[in-house]
Amino acid sequence: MSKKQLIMESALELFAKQGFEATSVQQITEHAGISKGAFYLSFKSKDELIIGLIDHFMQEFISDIDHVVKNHNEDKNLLNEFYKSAFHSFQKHSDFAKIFIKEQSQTVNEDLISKMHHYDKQIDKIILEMLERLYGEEVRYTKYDLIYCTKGFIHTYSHLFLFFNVPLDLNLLSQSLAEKTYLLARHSETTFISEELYQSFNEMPEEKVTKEQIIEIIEQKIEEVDESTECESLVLLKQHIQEPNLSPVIVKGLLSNLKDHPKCKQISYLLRNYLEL
Amino acid sequence: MSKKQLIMESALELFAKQGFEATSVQQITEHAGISKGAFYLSFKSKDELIIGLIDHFMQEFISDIDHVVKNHNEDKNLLNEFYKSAFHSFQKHSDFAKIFIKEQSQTVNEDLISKMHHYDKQIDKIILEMLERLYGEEVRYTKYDLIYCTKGFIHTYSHLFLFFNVPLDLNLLSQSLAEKTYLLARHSETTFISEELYQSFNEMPEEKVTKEQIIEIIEQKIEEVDESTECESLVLLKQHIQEPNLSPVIVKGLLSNLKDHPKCKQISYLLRNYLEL
DNA sequence: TATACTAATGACTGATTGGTCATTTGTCAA
DNA sequence: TTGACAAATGACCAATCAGTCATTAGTATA
Repeated sequence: MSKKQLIMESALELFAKQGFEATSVQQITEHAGISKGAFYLSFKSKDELIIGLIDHFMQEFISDIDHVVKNHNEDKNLLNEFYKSAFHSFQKHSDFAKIFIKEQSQTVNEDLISKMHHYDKQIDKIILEMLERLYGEEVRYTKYDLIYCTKGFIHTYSHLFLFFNVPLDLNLLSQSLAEKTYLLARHSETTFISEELYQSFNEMPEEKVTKEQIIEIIEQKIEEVDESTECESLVLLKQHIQEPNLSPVIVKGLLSNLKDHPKCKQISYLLRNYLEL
Repeated sequence: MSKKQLIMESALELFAKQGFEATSVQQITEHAGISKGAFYLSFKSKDELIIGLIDHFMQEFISDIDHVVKNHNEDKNLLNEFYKSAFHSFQKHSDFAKIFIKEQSQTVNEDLISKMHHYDKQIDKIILEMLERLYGEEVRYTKYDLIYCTKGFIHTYSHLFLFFNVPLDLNLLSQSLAEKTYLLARHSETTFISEELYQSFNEMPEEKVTKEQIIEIIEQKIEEVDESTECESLVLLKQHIQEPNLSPVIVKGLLSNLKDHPKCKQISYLLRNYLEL
């Protein structure tokens, strides 16, 4: 085994047990039986290591489930096989699965967040393809909700064997979830995640709106809006963007003024992201 | 506001943004505008702080949803109101919700894990009560699965407004999830989480099996089992428990010998927990 | 054996960590 | 004004962190 692989395996185990932040490079090298210097011959930094781990396993995971969806011909069993493949991967690489689930939501490193996002989007795409193939027009309005339900199922049930390590019958589990997914696809009628809403989630991260763009949109809205409260709030916020001069609580209040006005919802959302509130 | 509250609010914000491990006491005190010493007048340690936060908010969250379930009389709307209450709490205390979701799976502190477990069990109890009241005998065999589906829904959809902070219509979301839960309760027929399985998850943490108990059970199994592979594996494992002398990979192999034998499944599971594999 | 090269080491750096404690500051009543 | 007490400080501690680099060990060619 290459030194790089050795380090990755040791790190995987420790990250799964203690978390990324709580694991030191020292611990990893001790566990791998190498010196600290040797670590930095294989990885430029601790961050590069976790990114390497995530790339390695996510690519495998995604190509696995993609293969199942693309190559399985019997529609009748596709859902079942999909879940089986997903859980099988999670069980096989349970240490990685733990890291993935834990580090998914909140992580300091900026690159990691967008990386996670990227892979999450790919998973969505595969699930979407599967749902469209199986149910077509029938799930036209509910398919985005079904994506989230499917991911929710996988997440919650993964906990069982990842964090309790009880031996489970993954075939039965997959069958049970396939039935649930089928039921929702066939009978669910309420749409919560519309196509527009779904797009708005998934376009956001790349946007990285600049100050100039924000100001331009604000000026545009000021022209559009008639109500004095909303208009004055926009003027003050524009000044604050150009040269920060308002306390957080005031900014928050001004944003509250906007959040319910139909024409200002979007700018309120953009500002909140831009100002990281 | 008391100093203790001030610290808790500052910490909440920073923990949500960076995570518990990645946030230092220094950062918290700077953010709160107090000295480092003052922090330790209110909290014995950083760990005590996070436990305090979790207790504070979880007690509120649980009593909120419990109140909804116990006091809402129109069964027709109960599911809807339940989800509304849960999401409302998550939105109101979004910083805490982020911490809860993130720190739920993996955390170093031993007390925190059992605390999280304890609250998770309480949530399960409330959901179970609701499901039994609404569907009674109809969900006799599927109710434990429904608990996990419900929690999965809440988890996945929470992500949307917690980590993308897109403004969402929580009423519509609750309605949509109520419909899904209803569909699953009415039509789902496959049971994955049986009552026995569910109990086995929730009894485990308190057990804390001792070395003596483990050895007793092993000796018992050795008598019971006829096959030489299983028997010899048990003998070696027993010696290893009494005085560790085998490498991890060998122990793993021995456990593999046991895991498929019907009479050895339980001991294999106990040993894996005891040895923290 | 001598030379040239890479692989690997671990002592080291400067920064930061959670936590302590002698000292200072602020606030009372006398 | 004094003295007593609590509240608050921040310099300080040992431990640990991520990361560096002069040095050594190991290996292959000549």
